[in-house]
Amino acid sequence: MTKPQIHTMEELSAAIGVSRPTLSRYFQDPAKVSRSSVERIRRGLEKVDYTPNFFATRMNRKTTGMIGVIIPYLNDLFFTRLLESIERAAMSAGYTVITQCSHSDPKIEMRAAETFLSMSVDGAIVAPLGNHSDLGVYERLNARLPFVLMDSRPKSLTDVDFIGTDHVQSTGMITEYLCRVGGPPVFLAMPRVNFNARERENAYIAKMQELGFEPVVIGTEEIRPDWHFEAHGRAVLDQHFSKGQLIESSILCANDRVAIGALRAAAQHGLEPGARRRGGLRIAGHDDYPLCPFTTPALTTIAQDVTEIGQAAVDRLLEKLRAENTTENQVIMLIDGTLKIRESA
Amino acid sequence: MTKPQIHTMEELSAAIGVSRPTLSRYFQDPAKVSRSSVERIRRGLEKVDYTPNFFATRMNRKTTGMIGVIIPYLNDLFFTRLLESIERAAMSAGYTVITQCSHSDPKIEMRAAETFLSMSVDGAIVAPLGNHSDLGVYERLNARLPFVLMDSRPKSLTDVDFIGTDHVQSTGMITEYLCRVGGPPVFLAMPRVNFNARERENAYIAKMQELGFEPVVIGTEEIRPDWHFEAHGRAVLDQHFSKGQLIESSILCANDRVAIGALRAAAQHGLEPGARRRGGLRIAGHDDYPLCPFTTPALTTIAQDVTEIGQAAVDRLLEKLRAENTTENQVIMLIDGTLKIRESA
DNA sequence: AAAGTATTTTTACATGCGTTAAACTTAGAG
DNA sequence: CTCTAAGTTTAACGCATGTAAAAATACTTT
Repeated sequence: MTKPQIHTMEELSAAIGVSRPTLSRYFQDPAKVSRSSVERIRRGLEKVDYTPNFFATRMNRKTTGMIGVIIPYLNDLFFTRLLESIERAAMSAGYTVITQCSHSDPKIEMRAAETFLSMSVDGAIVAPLGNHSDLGVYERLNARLPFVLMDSRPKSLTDVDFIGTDHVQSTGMITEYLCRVGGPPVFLAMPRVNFNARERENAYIAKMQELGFEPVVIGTEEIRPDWHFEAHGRAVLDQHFSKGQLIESSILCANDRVAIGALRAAAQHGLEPGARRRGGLRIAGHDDYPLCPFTTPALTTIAQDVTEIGQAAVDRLLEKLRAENTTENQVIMLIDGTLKIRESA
Repeated sequence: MTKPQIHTMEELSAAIGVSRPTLSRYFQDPAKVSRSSVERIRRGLEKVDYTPNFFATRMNRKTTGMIGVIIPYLNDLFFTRLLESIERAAMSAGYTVITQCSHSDPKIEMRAAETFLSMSVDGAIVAPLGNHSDLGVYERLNARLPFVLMDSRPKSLTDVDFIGTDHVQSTGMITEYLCRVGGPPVFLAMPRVNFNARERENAYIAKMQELGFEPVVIGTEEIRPDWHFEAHGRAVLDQHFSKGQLIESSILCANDRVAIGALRAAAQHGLEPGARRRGGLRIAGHDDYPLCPFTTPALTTIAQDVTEIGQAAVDRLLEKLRAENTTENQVIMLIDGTLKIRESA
């Protein structure tokens, strides 16, 4: 199993008796080389240990076959599912995905963007940080690469493509559902780590007004924008429940992780949120976090179509990537959420 | 804000009046250039838009400043936490992490390894797939790079460094705890997606025998080795509970995600697992999944020191990386778990 | 001001492969 | 058996930077 190691194409050329340009063409696309040469090269490669140098190949091609992806936070199954979907879509299109996580730090996000530029990735997909991040990063990427934003949208960028869930539709739909089956819901906000936080909040308010109810938003005092969503949800509701407030309300949480914290607070106060009892406590979330079917009670929520979002982002990127220099208009694709009625509301 | 774009160092050299070799030295380490030149270059860079070409720089240096990391599965907060810990450790040591996910597919894992080799990363850290994967991949990486395995250990590799939790200690400790506070536990196995599955199972059996109890392992019939742990835990216990079995047992789950499914099955059967009642149902897990404090009841478990494992893996890698060609012995670092007593057991 | 040292510039070669043009083989058609 | 087209080899240049040696310059020190 100790095949001789070969480091350059030149050596390989000497070792198997095929010229270097032919090898070069072979590695780019075996179809560009005659049947007999392909056989000969293939047999030769079995006898030695050689892989083309990644940098040298990439440096000279016009296309690198890589697309860069930045996500803001790793420890959240929503983003990992999104990432998985992107990786699968990109892989099946023959691209290599380079992932960077900005760890909720604008400086890291910026550095990741620079890395992508210096690696001349063929395109980039970014799930942006929230208000903190400098929008210039996205504009810069957008100006220099095929570029798509995803998941969370800075509305002020009128030139950048976006793929994500239609929060007006999704949040509106579950708000309406809650109004119909129980009382008009209170909205438990999430820490404002990205643009979605506000967007969902506003979608809730708009729908409530449309239905003629008074919107009530809680959980916004703590402006500490960290990703400990469960702890946030639990803390906010614990405070209310301790004062005997909200114990018979419908509570719409800005996302499922907040809702999981909310369920916990309820349990600690001996409350049993549920869809069945008329007028009792109801808790609902947003996203369809993979754990929703396993909470007690199982969490009613709105599913974001993660697979579709990832696939659509890659599709759109590839489209831009192939249509060189075509001055196109901004594409904004908003994907509907799906109501998942379980037990909690 | 539309600075002129400059693509090569040569151009940059002309633009700001400093020779190319000096610029080259500057970009590698500003300290290698005189104070005055640094100032001059810095001012020049503010006026233009230039980033050194990633490939060209990497191609000629002996060191690329990159380390490759492969994890088997993305949608699991254990791995994302591990990854985060590695990224932080590597970043603070000045390295760039390139992450690849093998998506439980040995072929993808192998391709990722080849990518790392062709990119001449300075070192690689891999959390391996289970029995399915070809151990040759790890041997190959180990032979050609500073290399460390992590999380799950193929014992047959006697030449590869490993960092992970000491499952004999961790599983033993919680087994002992369960025996002490309740009845001797039954072990609810996890799908055998990696070597840890068996290792924990064996550690449980050994400890039970040591304590003079009869080990009982359930959940091994379904050999479908997928990552739907919660569904697995729920299905297995649902079967037992339906027959009235195990409803007053202590159940040690192979990991927290299985335990979350177990809690769900219990709730569906109207059972309330808990530490308080003598002789009642108890459920415990392993890993300290971030959601453990938020389940109902909060899950008693063993915490793996994820931060420490990631840091240690990077430390060990850097150590090997700096000590060139030193023929060293295999290093195996097993880190203790910590008992987290909550409500469920 | 002269001598000595620290930096920088010049010059030239190296990295591993993409790419092109011209010369050369080979196989199939007539 | 000659002609032709397809494919291959040879030869040479390019990519954007690293790196090393020698020459030139700037800065200190006495």
